[in-house]
Amino acid sequence: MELSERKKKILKTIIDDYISTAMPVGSKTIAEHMGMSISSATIRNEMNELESMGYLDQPHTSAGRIPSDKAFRMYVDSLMEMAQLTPPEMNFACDYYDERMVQTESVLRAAASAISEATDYVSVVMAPRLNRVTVRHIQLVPITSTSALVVLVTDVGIVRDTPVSFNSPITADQLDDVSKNLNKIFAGRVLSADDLDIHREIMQELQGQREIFTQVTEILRDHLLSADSSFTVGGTARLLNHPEYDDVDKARSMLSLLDSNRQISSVINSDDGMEFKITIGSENQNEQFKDCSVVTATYKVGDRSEGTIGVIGPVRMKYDKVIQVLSYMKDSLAEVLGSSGKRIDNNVKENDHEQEG
Amino acid sequence: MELSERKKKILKTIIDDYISTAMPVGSKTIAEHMGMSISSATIRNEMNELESMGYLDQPHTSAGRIPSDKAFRMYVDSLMEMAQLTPPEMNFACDYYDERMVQTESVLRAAASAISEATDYVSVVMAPRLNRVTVRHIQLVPITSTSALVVLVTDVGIVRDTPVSFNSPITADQLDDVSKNLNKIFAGRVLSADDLDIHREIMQELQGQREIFTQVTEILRDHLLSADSSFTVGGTARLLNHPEYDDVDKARSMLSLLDSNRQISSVINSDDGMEFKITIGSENQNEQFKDCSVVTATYKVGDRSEGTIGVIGPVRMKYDKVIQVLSYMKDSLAEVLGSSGKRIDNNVKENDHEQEG
DNA sequence: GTTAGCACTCAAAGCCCTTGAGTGCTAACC
DNA sequence: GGTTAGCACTCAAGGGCTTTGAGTGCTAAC
Repeated sequence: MELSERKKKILKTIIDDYISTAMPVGSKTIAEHMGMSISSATIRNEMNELESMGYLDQPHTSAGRIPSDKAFRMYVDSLMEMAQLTPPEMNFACDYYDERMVQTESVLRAAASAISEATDYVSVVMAPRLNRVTVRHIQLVPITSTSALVVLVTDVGIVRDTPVSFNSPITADQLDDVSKNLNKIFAGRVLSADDLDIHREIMQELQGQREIFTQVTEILRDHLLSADSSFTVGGTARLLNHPEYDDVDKARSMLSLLDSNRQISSVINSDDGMEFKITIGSENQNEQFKDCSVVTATYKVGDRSEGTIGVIGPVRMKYDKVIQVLSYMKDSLAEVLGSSGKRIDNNVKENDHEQEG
Repeated sequence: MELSERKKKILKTIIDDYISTAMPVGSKTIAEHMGMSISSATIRNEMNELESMGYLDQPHTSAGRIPSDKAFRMYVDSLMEMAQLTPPEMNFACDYYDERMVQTESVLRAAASAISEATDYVSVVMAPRLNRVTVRHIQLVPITSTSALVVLVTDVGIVRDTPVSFNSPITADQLDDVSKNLNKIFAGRVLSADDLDIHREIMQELQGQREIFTQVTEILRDHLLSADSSFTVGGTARLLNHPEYDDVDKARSMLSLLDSNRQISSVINSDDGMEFKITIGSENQNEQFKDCSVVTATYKVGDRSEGTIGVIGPVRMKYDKVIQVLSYMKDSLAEVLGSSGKRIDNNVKENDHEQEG
């Protein structure tokens, strides 16, 4: 059933008020906020209907009304007004990046801090999934005589380190040889599970390096198949800035929930590549987050690799602000993580030709 | 003035009780805990004297006594009994390390989690300072045509990545050459500020690579001079497990304090290489931590590189348990971070000879 | 359909009293 | 002289009671 315009306006006023005060909203307050064009008695009648329709809850008889999850759903779907961030506000992220951040992990941490700072909610930033990206460079760096660091650089500028260890000692020169061979095979190739199988045949031609090759292939496979890729959680302390967590027990259980990676990834993982995804309270599959809302956005690095950023907060969330910030941050992340990749696009192609010819 | 044995025993009983209950301790409770060998009235007399000597505080007339910072100082200095961790307890750290942790940062994060889990306090783990360690390997890995990753591996097995960017484009082959030259010069050398100046002369002989050499030298310098090295804070959520932070305002201010790296390093940085350092409440220079105690321990990686681990908690802290855990963790860290280095000691020497001959 | 008026509800806050843990003091005891 | 029992005193915490006031639903009039 469609709501009348007036009901919508009242509902929006209630939600706006509740979002900013966290207190049940009474009919008189609404009348004032709506410019006294209608009396509080009329609003009471309307609220009564809104309550029976499931949009409002009443904590107790003599309290005002609280918007239900259903009301928030309608709010974000159609009532909410979106504004753009003003230019000064858009600088919030700049303070967090510094010139040394080539490694993905530091960028992600910086992004998490920036999002938390800007929204005052807990932020989650997932690393970009290495899907259909091109390997630009692979280098094995010796750590000990039987272990090395596999440094993987993609065309979108993402750097990943992974250690490997070997059964028998290997010298630095040997590793260098292996690196060269690895580059011949993988550089310029698209990372996908199928490709790795094809290259496995090539490996068999190589004498004595098969063990290492297999291991490196496994690492690449891990990286590109890691659906539950690593993520960074920021600003957990900000939980206490919201009256929902004035109760220490609630705060404690929420904080320890946020300490558990498994719990968080169950809430964040959105396979569908929607630009924004808003999950409100009871809509969360995970029972423990039923008092929370989760807003996530998908960012792209170089048109192929995708990652997720998001915010976890109370249902009474400043959805408009959060979406603005996430919207700005996903572009910002795409730029910071992807810029290096774009800059060398030509260069990569040249290398491809050299290696393929 | 020296305390009588009985006063010491009473004081110890009070502190032990207060540590476990967080409640003011009354004379009757103490009499029970001491086996009723003396009456509560006698204990009251003794407590009265202890209070006038500054070892006890009384929140209000009709409450029990609370040990002062001075009392805790005496407690950790002479009253406290130290027990060893039982073998099952010593396994707590093992669950946190996994075989892939060659990179220092992941090890430190794991250590922070382990310490927090074992002590139920907030933990701080500082990266080992690269002081007087030997460079085992330097590798430049191309990221873009004008930037690269400097991967530094030391003889104690510590790996550090730092990005550099160049003014003019450089090919992968050129970077490989530079890496080889860097290794010729630095591999096997001790990292110290003086040495870097000496090597600067050598660099001048090298044509065309001077810019890169200068930058890498600067990075090495940064790493070895970084007194305020990076650190990891873990288990901040555990703050709320202690009644000291039942007040949300206190919890909030403490949590945001722990979010500030600058504040934490002001409390943790201990230049003196003491094995353990305990700072109790008002002994903290930083006014904001005057209600906290900080226990730090110094761990060594390969007999040269030193790092710091520590715990931040309420003054009413289980100092014995904390010291046990830190003691175990510093050995554990030394082992995990240093094992790879030891394993290849011979190998390193061989390389040295090759490169020096 | 809207509004004013009124009776009703109920959490929150203030107040008072009781309770009980704990103290200090004193006088008796060993 | 140190130790102890006894007793008066203190005061935070908690229970119960009342007041307050924000907010509602209903009804009758506009």
